[in-house]
Amino acid sequence: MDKGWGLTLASDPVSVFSSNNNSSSNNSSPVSSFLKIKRDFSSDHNMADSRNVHNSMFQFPVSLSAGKEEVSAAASREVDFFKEKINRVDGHDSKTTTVIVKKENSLAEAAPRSRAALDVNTGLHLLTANARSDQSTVDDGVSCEVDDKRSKNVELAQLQVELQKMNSENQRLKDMLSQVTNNYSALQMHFVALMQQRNHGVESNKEQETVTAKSSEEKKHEMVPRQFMDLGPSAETDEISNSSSEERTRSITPQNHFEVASTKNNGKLEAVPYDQENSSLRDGKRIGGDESPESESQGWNPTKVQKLNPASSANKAIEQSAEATMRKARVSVRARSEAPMISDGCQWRKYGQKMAKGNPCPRAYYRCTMAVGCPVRKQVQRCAEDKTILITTYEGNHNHPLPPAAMTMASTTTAAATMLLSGSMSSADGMMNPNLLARAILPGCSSSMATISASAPFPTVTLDLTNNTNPLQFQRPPAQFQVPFPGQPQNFALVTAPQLPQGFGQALYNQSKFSGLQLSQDHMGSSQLGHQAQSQLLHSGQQPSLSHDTLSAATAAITSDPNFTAALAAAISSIIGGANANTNTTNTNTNNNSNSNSNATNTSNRN
DNA sequence: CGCCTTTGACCCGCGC
DNA sequence: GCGCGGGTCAAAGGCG
Repeated sequence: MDKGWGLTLASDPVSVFSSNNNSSSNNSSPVSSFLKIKRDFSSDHNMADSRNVHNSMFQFPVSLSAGKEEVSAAASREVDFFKEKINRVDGHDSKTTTVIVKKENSLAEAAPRSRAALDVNTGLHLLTANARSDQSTVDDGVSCEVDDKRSKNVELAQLQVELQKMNSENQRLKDMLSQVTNNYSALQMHFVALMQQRNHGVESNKEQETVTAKSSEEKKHEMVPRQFMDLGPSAETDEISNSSSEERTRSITPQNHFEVASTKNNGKLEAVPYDQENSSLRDGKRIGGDESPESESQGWNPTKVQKLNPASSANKAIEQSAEATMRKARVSVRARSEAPMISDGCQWRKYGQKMAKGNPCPRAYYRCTMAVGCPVRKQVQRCAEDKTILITTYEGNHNHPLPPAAMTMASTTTAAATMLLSGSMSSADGMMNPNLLARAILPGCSSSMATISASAPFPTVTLDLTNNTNPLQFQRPPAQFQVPFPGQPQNFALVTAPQLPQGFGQALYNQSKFSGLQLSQDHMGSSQLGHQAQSQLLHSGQQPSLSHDTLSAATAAITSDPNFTAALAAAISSIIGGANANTNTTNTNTNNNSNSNSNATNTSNRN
């Protein structure tokens, strides 16, 4: 308590105040608590101090007044001192003493009489910086003492006023915070709506045959935003129920209802044109045939369950489908690194290595092991053209809390994937409109930072971090769109702005921590471990667990720095450099480095 | 002992 | 249908 009063103000001033307010009257309560704390904390010291002072200063009186008064007033030593002082000065008897005590009580005003009041006064007296000087003035006489007490009372009043001010200030801040949050949500939705509009015309004809054009349009309306923001299940569930119900209302035979709904769900969940759905279904088919759903410790193969139990555990299937979608979207980071693997703050377990065609360097497959069911995987491979370039491709979203160092990277990939999916989803041929995204997201950011590959089997966002240090650009396969890397500015900014400096700086020293930005999802993961329904959060403004300050700070950062992406990339590349150096010297970050080193060298081609 | 890497085998989709 | 390539599994072994 006593410690917290000053410190907790920053952490949770509102709660402190509010709790106090609730407990009693608004004004008095905080003050009283304050006084209480001070009293408790200081009473002993102060009293001891005062005693000491008095003892030292009034040795003579003490020795003289060794009478009964001193003994009778033993309950309150402070009183004794005053009495003695006064007696000594005035030379009166015990009656005078009592009168003086009453006077003190009156000065103390509301404070309970006798000891409490005295304690309060004494405490304040000694707590103030001037206490000692005050004490010294006591020597001069009673009048000084009284003045001091009056001033203390004034201080009390001032404290109360200040507390009131702080309360109101906190309230204002809270309001501002909520405003910022609302604005953020509105912006996000606006962006989604823009994308929707943009792609409606193209997409409408791609709708399923069983659904009318109109319904498909509406469906798209639903889908796009969700896709954009949603990676998780629960929201998906809601959506599905909604859409299915909608379908029912719309001239579709009952039999088709389920069919339509399910197909729609699939399509919706997959949400990515060009075969996101198909590919995931492929996976599901394959794995589903091999394994039982429960046996899936990895839990990242989404469609397996769906395939096996299409009707049952719809939510689960949906979740996993959504996961599949996200997983299919990839974020590739190209960075110059001598290290076998960039350290991104996560723990990875290597589960495979293969020789990829057209590249003498083996491709290593890693799985996130920070949580049991974490679906995130990554592939690490050196660039065939320039082996100093390390290509790390991320898939999926973490479903667990991440260390700060890992958050940046995770959020980067998530943001990019989300952006990618939303873009893919919204275009008929799977190609998002880069211009739209660019404009919508980060106007003015460098176009060479990121590329979006729509030609790849999986939609891939490539962050080329080799540009900073090397003008040579080893671009990805052809048919790429050069796009300013959007990565959902909100997400980016949200975490990035506040975290970037620390995260990146830390990374440089911690060697690893190729940080990225944290999507709400990750945050949420932190708040709710293993919770799959990240989408909900993403959905609703995305930062449920994200602190509002972070949000506002991020917003500020975004608005102030249109080239945020460029800065981010620069930071990342620098981190990678640092990480490389570090990893070369020390393999702190997980297994990976040394292992992958050996892998890279050893590897020969297994296939 | 538990975790991790290694690595051969396997599955799957796709193209021919 | 077959081969290829990408991706994953899982037993075996290593390491701290």
